[in-house]
Formats: sequence, C-alpha cells, structure tokens
Amino acid sequence: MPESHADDPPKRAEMPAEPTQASRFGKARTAQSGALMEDYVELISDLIGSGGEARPTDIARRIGVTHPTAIKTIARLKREGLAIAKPYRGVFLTEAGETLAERVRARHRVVVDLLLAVGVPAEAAEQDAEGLEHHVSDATLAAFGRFLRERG
Amino acid sequence: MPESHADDPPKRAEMPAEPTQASRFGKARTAQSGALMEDYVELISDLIGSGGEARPTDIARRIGVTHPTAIKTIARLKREGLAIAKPYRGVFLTEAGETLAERVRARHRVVVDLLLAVGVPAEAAEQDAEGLEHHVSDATLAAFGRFLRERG
DNA sequence: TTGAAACTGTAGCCAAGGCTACATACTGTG
DNA sequence: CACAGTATGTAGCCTTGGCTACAGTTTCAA
Repeated sequence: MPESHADDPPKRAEMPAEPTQASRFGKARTAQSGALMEDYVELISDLIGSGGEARPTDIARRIGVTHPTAIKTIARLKREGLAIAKPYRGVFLTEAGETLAERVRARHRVVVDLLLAVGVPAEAAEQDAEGLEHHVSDATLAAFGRFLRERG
Repeated sequence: MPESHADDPPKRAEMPAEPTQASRFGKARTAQSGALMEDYVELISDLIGSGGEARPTDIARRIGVTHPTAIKTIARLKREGLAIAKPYRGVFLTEAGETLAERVRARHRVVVDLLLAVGVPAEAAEQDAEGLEHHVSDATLAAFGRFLRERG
C-alpha cells in the first residue's frame, strides 16, 4: 500500500491513529502487506535450493494462484530488489532476497516448533504456521526460542 | 474477494492448487480476508458493551483508519448481515454479528494467554495477538486451551 | 526440422481496503 | 433560534492481489 511517496507536505487532513491504546491494529495491518512477498521469497529459495530452478508456473502452483498472478507478484519482487528474472529464464533471488528468505525460513521453523511444543497436531501446526508467522514480532519470536530451549 | 459466485460450469481454464502438498498457502490467504471484518465486529461489540454507542468516527479512530474507510467497511458489514446502521444513528450488530464477536473475543483471550504462558512480554503479546488470532485454526485453538488448562 | 504442447508473458477486469476532497446532517451554545 | 463546529456520508482515486482471455516463446518428439 502507501509505499512512502515522500510527498506529505501539502495538507494532510485527518491523521488517523495517533497512538491511542488501540492503534495496535494498524501495526498488524501494515505487517500483513509483506506476507505475500515473504512467501514467494521463501518458496523461490526452496525451489532453487532443492531442484535448481524457480519457474513462474511452479511458483504459481505451489502458492495456489494462477500463473499471471504469480508473474505479477514476481514483477513486484523485482521492483523491490528481492529477485531478478529475465524473460523465459526463471527467477532468482538477489542478496537481499536470500537474506530475507533465510530469516523467514528460520522464523517458520521456530513457529512450527512452538506450536508442536504446546501440543498442536502436526498437520495443523504446519498449516497455521503459514498464516501466523508473518505476524510474529521479534520479541515474540525471541520468547518462543527461549521457551523451546528451556524445555527441550 | 471471489466470494463464491456459484458459476463454474463454463470453462475454468487453469484450476490452481489441486491439493498438492503446498496449497496450504491458499488457506492462509483466504482466511486473511475475514480478519478485518472480525476486528470491526469485535470492536463494535466492545464499544456498545462498554459505553452504549458505536459511532463510525470512534471506530475509525480505534482501528486506525480514516472515517470514510471505516464507513465503507461498515457498509460491507451490513451487506454481509453482520451489522445494521441507519444513517447518523450509530452501528449495531445483528445476531450473527454478536455471535461472531463473541467467538473472536474468546479466541483473542486464548491467544493472548497462550503467548503469555510461553513467556512473551505482555505488551508484545497483546500486540501480536491482534495479527495472529485471525490465523488460528480450531484445532490449534483447542490445543492452546488444553495447554493452558494442563499447566496453569 | 517442424509443430504441438507447455510454458511465459500481456491486457484488462474485479473487489478489498486505503486515502483526500467535498457535501450534508446534527447539536449544542450563545 | 441560529449558526459554528463536529460527525457523517459520498465521490473518486490508488495499490494489491486475484482472475480470464489471449498472444508470444520454447522445447521436445515425430
């Protein structure tokens, strides 16, 4: 969404969400934006790591969307400097993309492990983690790690 | 999004996501759709329960958006049978809306408690719960409840 | 080597969820 | 009771993330 246009001076009428107690909502909402990107980056990294190639069609199938949707998102990945892709030649991650992928993957693991540790059935854990992981803050992630370590 | 159009017969070219191992993504994505609705419904219920009125401006401020955005979302709530609102007269929940609100509230509590129980700092717990709760499946919620009861 | 099949890409549409700008209704004071 | 100020509502625009339809490339097997 509003990807920092750097043009605020004019007027700015209604300033929403001055830090009242409940503007926690805003945070969750904004965070949600990057979720898709993270999924793509993680998947691309996996595909390359385990097979060699990340083709748009495979990505689309794995994410569960049609290929034009995947291609459009990949274009956005490129715009944001996370991936590179020449037409008909597969998708690759930039340095930044790889870094992000690694971070996402690590977080995913911790979330799944935490869910399992508190007794969530394996299947649900894997499935829910996909949705949950994008909303886990650093503080919470750290707490999860601690919990897992302290009761192995 | 594509809210079940009941019109598939024609052609349907590309069927995305036949249950391959990784179509778990789709689930998380779809679930995300209802998140906003849930937040609104919960908030409206809170406002009514604790003060008497749920006005669009208050809702907007609490959610952290401008009032036209809130009004538009409230319109959607009405369309979906979760709320009723006559112009200039505040927003109220339907039976269905109240039921949903109660369910959301209960889930929120469990999620926060679970986070606290595994050692997440209170502030982060409250904040993250807002984003996490919409992705917690029934199975996982049940597991959370069990965990809390069995050690707590 | 040549074509059919599969993959890739483009165009154009839609709904959700944001925003700003403007218009209208309410309400409470003076 | 009038009117200023606030709350509501409307219009119109934007981006994201979906989709279908169609067009252009590659590739692989006859």
